[in-house]
Amino acid sequence: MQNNCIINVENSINSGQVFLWRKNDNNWYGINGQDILKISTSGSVKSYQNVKTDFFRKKDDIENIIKSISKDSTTKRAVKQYLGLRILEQDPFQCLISFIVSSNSNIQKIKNSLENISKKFGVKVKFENHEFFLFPKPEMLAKASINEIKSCGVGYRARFIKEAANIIALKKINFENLKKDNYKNAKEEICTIPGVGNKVADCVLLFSLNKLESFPLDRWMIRILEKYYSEKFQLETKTITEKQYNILHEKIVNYFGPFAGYAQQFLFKMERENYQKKWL
DNA sequence: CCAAGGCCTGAATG
DNA sequence: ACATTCAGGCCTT
Repeated sequence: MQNNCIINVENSINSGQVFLWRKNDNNWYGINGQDILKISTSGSVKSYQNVKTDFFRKKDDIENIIKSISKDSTTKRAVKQYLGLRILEQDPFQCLISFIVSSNSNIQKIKNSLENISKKFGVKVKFENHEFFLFPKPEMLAKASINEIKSCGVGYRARFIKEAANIIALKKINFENLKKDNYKNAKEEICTIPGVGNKVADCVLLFSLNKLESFPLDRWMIRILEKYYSEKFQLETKTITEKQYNILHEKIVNYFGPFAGYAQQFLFKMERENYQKKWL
């Protein structure tokens, strides 16, 4: 057991993967679908529903992964600086809605919107003397009106949320199947959901569907690539079109390997911290 | 296939 | 104060 294996809860939660988390008395509490997770200072996980989860992906051979993604001085620095940062495995439906909401937004506002959605449509429960609202089930959001959803502050994304919820509620797309499927097929399917483009799809695949080669390319990652990897991944066009996104992703996986998503997470965390961006 | 513009909202910036 | 910009994109033209 080397210190590579120690999980840094704080850094993992504060890395733009999850939004419905808060700290009470030194414990982190987070909504994960129909469950609530409590992470104590020691890092032990307690589930409200008594469900076994691998929220911190202990199944991953993290030492091997870190070795695999440490291709250059930049990744090595990020990994060293934020050792203990993990990809989290979260509830897929909540993850999907979270990143639909995230588009053209920022962490503060995403958090607010999602809290509003939970309060309005989720079930209120008590856990260890604290009050929580579970994340609404797909059926609940599917039958809600656009205006009700809009009242949560999500603006034009409201119709995306409703339609996405409907697709999941009707089981037109089944997350368990996507988990078993390969990256390319799963992505193709999830991109048919309104409000889901390349970036949102990659977030959902990486953070909830076990696809560690997905590498979400948002404004920040593009900035990072231009800053540290301009020679390796030169961009052909000004805007990232779908074709360019795919070409870039292929180059990235060729370079960082099958766990490229972890590289993305370390780089993202490092750069956001450099710019002193606020988290939860 | 690519570029440009619009879109809700509210915190940050000038 | 008040206007304008901008933020972890997506969709349509």
